[in-house]
Amino acid sequence: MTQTTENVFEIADLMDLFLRRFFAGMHAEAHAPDMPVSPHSVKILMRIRNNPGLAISAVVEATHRDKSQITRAIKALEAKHLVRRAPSESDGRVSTLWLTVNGEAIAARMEARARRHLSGLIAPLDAPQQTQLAQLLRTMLEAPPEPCERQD
Amino acid sequence: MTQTTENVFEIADLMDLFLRRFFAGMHAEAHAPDMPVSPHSVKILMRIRNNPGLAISAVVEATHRDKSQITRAIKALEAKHLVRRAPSESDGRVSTLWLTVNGEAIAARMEARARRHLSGLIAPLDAPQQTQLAQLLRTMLEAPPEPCERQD
DNA sequence: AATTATAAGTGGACCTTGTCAACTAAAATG
DNA sequence: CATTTTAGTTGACAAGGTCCACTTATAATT
Repeated sequence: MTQTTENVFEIADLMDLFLRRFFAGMHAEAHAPDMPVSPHSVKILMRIRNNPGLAISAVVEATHRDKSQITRAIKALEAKHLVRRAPSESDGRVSTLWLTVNGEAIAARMEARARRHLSGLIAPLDAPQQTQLAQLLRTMLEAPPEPCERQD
Repeated sequence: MTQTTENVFEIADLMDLFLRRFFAGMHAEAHAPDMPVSPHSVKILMRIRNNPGLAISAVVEATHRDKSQITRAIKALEAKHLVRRAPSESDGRVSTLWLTVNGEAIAARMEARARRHLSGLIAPLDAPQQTQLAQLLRTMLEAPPEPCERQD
């Protein structure tokens, strides 16, 4: 009974370890001579890559970071000519975000590296286990509203 | 086949979200008037609580943080009279770490709060799912050397 | 025993990430 | 049209993290 509550701390620790390893790997990559982008910014870059024309507020929501943090991160990416912003036509308040050609190149390279790192970390699990893990996390974190399809 | 590699990013994002929610909760707690301890330091405090007489290097290893970071965190805890250090008898280089009476009280209170937060986060999973999640994370992260007891 | 290497811990400098609050301008609301 | 929300920006600062040079004590060489 109390067993399960013990798990709770272990789970948090293990997740911390996972992200820490991943981050360390990406940190090393980010210091490669051709990679002037912090790990944090890479995530933003990749998010824009997958959803061109994204608004800043959408990035805020997706990353669960503070508005100001995203503003500044994007400002930095813009300064490095990786991201370009254009005013939205439908709403004068929002800026839409787009990758520059250079940004595309960097994002693609970083995604490949991130994928490689993550694949390495997750490797000890076989494919069904990976799916199961993803499913459990999804259930846990997107839970309340979701009916959540069966996972037999 | 390529499906599984898609999971990888989602898994990282979900873990990030989990820790972020947990951290935010603890951050709020830590700013309660009676709680002068940052979330990061709480973890150290609790670790000492569970292993009195711990060496700093052990904390470093357990938390996967930089030496200097731990040194400073402990210095801060010491300044708040929550942690006390004593020189090791067997090794003149190491300091052993102990909670003060006050530190015990704070640690106990924070553990209760952390447990409450985590329980809330993990609640969407039933007990077997929680165990399964812990098991998967353990397998993934403690993998290579471990024979890893069966999980039927 | 003297020398060298290694491990524990400290401190400085600096960067990134995170938090909070005040602010502007453009919708949306009534 | 006045008011309230929403998107985004900025300043100031705290917390977390990295790197490196350093001291001291132990362990390992010879």
